[in-house]
Amino acid sequence: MPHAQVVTRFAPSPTGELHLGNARTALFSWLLARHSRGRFVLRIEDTDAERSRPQFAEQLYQDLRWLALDWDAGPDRDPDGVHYLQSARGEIYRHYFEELRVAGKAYPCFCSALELTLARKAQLAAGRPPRYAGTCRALTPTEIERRQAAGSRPTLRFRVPEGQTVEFVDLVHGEHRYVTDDIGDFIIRRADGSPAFFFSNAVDDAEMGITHVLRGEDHLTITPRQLLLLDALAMPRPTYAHVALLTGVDGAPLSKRHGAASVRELRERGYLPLAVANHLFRLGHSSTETGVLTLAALAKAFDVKHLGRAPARFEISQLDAWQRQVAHHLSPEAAEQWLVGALPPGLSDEDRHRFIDAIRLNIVLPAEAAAWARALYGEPPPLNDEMLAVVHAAGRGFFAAAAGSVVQHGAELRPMIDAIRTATGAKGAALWKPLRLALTGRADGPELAPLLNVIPRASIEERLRRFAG
RNA sequence: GCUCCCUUCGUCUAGAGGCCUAGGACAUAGCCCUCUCAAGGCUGUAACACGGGUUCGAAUCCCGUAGGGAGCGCCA
Repeated sequence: MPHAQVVTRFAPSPTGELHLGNARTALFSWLLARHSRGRFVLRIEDTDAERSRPQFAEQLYQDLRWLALDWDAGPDRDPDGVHYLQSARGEIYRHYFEELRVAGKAYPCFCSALELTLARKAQLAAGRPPRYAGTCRALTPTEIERRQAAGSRPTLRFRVPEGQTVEFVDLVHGEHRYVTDDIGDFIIRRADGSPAFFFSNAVDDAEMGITHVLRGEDHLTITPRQLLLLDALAMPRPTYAHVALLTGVDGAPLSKRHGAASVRELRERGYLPLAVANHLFRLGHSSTETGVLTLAALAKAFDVKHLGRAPARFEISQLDAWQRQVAHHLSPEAAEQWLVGALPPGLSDEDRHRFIDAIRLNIVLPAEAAAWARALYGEPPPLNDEMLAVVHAAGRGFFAAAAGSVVQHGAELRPMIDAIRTATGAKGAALWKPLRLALTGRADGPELAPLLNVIPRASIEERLRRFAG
């Protein structure tokens, strides 16, 4: 008998931007599916009408496509006629609500949100776990009817069985056992009729044939609830792998205040998707593979067994290391596409190529290319006192000779060096440093020869002559 | 408060009782190359949270302590 196909999913809610932590979960799920030649499903959990926005879903698609994580089924492609937007799956949920209600495994609860909040506070204050007290657990049919007739809109609560244990094996954390007495009856349908997360999330995983659920560790302790629900409905349990959370440099869970925490932000700053994928691949996941790997190679190397249990820290400097490698191996065409937005308008094709060739190995992000463009194409760059000291020490004859060489031989480095040597006898750092400073305003940077092909001829002369007179 | 999870170099991690005087990658330092920087090559610095136990032997097993995190929502 052939092995059942692996089916994984990414199930974000469209209530904000795709976060790096979620992006990593999506990547891992995608890698697992591709590693096993299985299916990857995208499901949008938009049951919270208040906070869900279609534009967030659109941006989610965009971010995933940018990362090159393609899905075999999702809201925009439903090969089986299945709805992958939870807001379109009401019929399915109604069916299972009814099944639970008829079986007595769920019951209507008329407690108001206010009452519940108060009860929770009181329990917490008394040093007890904030669990549902079971107020509506044993309402008689007559009572239920009476309240409904009075216009009360009940929620539906799942009746958690007493005195049982729930066991499951997590692919990352191993065996787990929880006692049901620690779990209060929880809401599976809101008063407005919409399904609550515990319910729709678990039911959909089962309905969609998801075999492996990779999700954040924050879901670990709610897993028993979902298992209870699936068991009550006699639905299949997926295998869970709870991935440790991503934190910022301060060790706190990654959030907006850490900066560059969203995929959009990284994209806009010019990070390359392959660099992001390679870095994410190594956060909380180990591999013997080193160096930049293609997505296909990442999929091949991915192994759930190599997911770590401890939270991982997101450090931008580590991302930068991957970015540097990926960026430096870009083809000339890809490099141009990467940097085009950072270049000044109106450059000829030839100028653009020369510029990119000259600086690309010296930069990590497009913003640095923009800085180089300003330095090379703009006004002669100002020098600070330290730089001026070096330039003045070289002497006026130094720059007169250099400028003269430009007039005679054009923007060629060799003759310029020879002319300076002949005129001043300068060599080594005393030769190169003043020249570089005068021409670029910086002490570091690419080879001078290619830079001379980038800076406009008249500007070269101007940059040199200002120290010759 | 209760339940659960986590803790190895700066960072990501390898490590499932002897192979560990703890390995790798990135970062970092030095050297080589070199007009600078980058790239490349070589070399180095650097970690088992703490305390008890079990054992001939513990990073690895057990107990506790400390620190961090999650959950207990008509949010997902």
